Parts: sequence; C-alpha cells; structure tokens
Amino acid sequence: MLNAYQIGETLREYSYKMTLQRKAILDIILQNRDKHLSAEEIIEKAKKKNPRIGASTVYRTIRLFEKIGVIQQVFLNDGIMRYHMINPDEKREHHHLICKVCGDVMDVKEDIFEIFEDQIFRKNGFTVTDHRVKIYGICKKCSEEIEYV
Amino acid sequence: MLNAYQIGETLREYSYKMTLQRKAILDIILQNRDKHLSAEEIIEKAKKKNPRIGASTVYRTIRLFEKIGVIQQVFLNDGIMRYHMINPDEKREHHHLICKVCGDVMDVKEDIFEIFEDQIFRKNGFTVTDHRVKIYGICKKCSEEIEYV
DNA sequence: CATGGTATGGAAAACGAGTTTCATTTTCAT
DNA sequence: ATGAAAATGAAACTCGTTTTCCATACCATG
Ligand SMILES: [Mn+2]
Ligand SMILES: [Mn+2]
Ligand SMILES: [Zn+2]
Ligand SMILES: [Zn+2]
Repeated sequence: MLNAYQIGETLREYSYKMTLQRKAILDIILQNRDKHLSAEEIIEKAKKKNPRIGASTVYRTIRLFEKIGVIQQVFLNDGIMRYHMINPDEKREHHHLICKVCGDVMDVKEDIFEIFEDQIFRKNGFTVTDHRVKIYGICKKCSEEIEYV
Repeated sequence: MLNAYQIGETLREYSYKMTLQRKAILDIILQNRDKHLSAEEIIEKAKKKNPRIGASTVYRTIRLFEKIGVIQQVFLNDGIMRYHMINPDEKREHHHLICKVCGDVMDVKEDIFEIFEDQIFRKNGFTVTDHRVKIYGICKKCSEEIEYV
C-alpha cells in the first residue's frame, strides 16, 4: 500500500505541487485507509485541520488523486460517491461486505469468485476481464449485539 | 414474468388509476424487458408516443412502478439510475454481464455465487443476506467482430 | 532583487439528475 | 351529470458535484 512519501513522489513526477491543502487531504485519506469516505466527509475532516480549505479544493484534489492512481471511486448505491485507496499490489478489484445494520463497509481481499470466470465464458460466450461483488448482510459486531438483546 | 394485464390488476389493488401516461410508460417497459433503461431513455420514448407527457410524470411513474413491484433499480456505476422489470419467479437478485465494447448489459439468471455465502460467513463472521455481482468483459458478438477484423 | 508567466485556491455560479410544488385537468363512483 | 380525489405538467427547487473567475503564490529567468 502506498505511503505519504511515495504519493509525494508521484505528484512530483506529474509536476503537481504538494500544497498544504493537498497534504491535509492526503493525511485524511491515509488515516482512513480502511474506510470508504465521501467527499463531504473528507471536507468535514479537512476543515478541522484547516478551516480555510474550500470545498472545491477538496473536490479538485479528489479528482487529482484519482488521476494519479491514489484513490478510486466506490459505488455503494447510497447516492453518494465514496473513495478508497488503491493498493497497487492488488491485480484485481477487491469486493465489499456491506452491513445492513450499521452501514459499515469491509473489504474482501481474497478473490473467491475468480474460478467462475470461465464458467461464465462457457455458458455465455462472454470473456470476463473483471468483476465487482457487493455482499449485503449483518456484520460480526452487529450480530453479536443482536444476540445479546 | 408479469404481463400488462397483471400489472393493471396490481395498480387497481393499490387503487391507483391506469392513465394514458402510465399505460404509455408501461408499454415502453414491457417492450424493453431485456434492457436496462434510464429515466431519460424512458422519457425520450414516452415523448415519441405522446409529446405532451411531462418528465415529472415519468419520474413519478417510475417511483410508482417500483413501489408496486413492477420494476427495480439497477446500478451499473455509470452515475445514472437504470431500471429493469422484476420477475416474481426469481427468489434472488440476478447478476449482470456488462460489455466494455458495446455497453450491452445481459442478465445472468443462474446464481453461481450462492455457494460462497457460508464461506464468507466462516471467514468474516458476516451473515450474508444478499449479493450483487457485476461482471465486466467482452460479449460474444463483440469478440466475434474483433476476431473478424 | 524585479519581471513575467504559470499553477493554485477559494468563492460563487453553473450543472444535472431527480423531486416537489401548485394550479389545472382528469378520473370514476355515485 | 356531479364532485371529491387522484393525476398531470410546468416550473421551482434540491443537492452532490463541477466549472468559472479572479486574486494570489510560486518559480524560473535576466
Ligand atoms: Mn474497499
Ligand atoms: Mn437485469
Ligand atoms: Zn454492522
Ligand atoms: Zn459487446
């Protein structure tokens, strides 16, 4: 997974400047590697670090980090675009477990669905290059709390 | 799969009226069972049948048909909400093959991913209730055309 | 140091899909 | 036919996101 230094290098390669605002947003993204933040959530956290940061700068920086491959959009179908860091080590998209109780979103690192790709090809003549899975249900924590009640 | 008569009955059950506008929109949906139309595409086709139909009526009717279980949202991650008819015979959501060349969207009727649900539970303690799969690649027709060239 | 050109950032305006409002029209049970 | 309730279309409004505009910061030169 990329660290702050490597991302700074990437910016420099593209001859973008590492401004205070970009640094603040980058820190927020790094400190929330396991989360799937929305632009609004990033703006809120950024304003805490530096109240003089503008929403447009945050949106622009999100676009910029997308372009240089630091973050990626995740569609969780709640009408809001969310983002997670890209791990250059992952060859394939990872998938998501979405808790219907607390709304928490977890990553599924192992690709347990890969073996089905040639089954899809045999049945449909469709050559699979990629797939995304969203799995809905109840997370461990929430099912323990339900048991408890 | 529901037919026009059954949907008319359902409307009556809920004491909604079958107006000319609703009939026009229903016909469009029935004539495009295998497609995944957006609101805008429905508006365009509806205006061809009756130029005096308003966009807000189409949006309202889409909401209505969702509520009475005629259609359902499909998220194809193109930022636009799309809809497909609900087949009351399917117990589970079906999945989608999305061609990266022509953009065509096909249904995968068989649920080949079901057997993985308890594997997810064992690994993550996450109780799966539902899952959606989007499979990207190249459809049969497009790969034949590519071969040909 | 100036000088000028380019990149950046913030405020505000614009955008676009979708929703709501409201005055008017249509429907349908009586 | 009548009137209450439901439905309609145009326009206004949301709300997340993008673009525009302009002042300021940065940076390589003379
Ligand atoms: Mn993720
Ligand atoms: Mn479908
Ligand atoms: Zn939970
Ligand atoms: Zn194709």
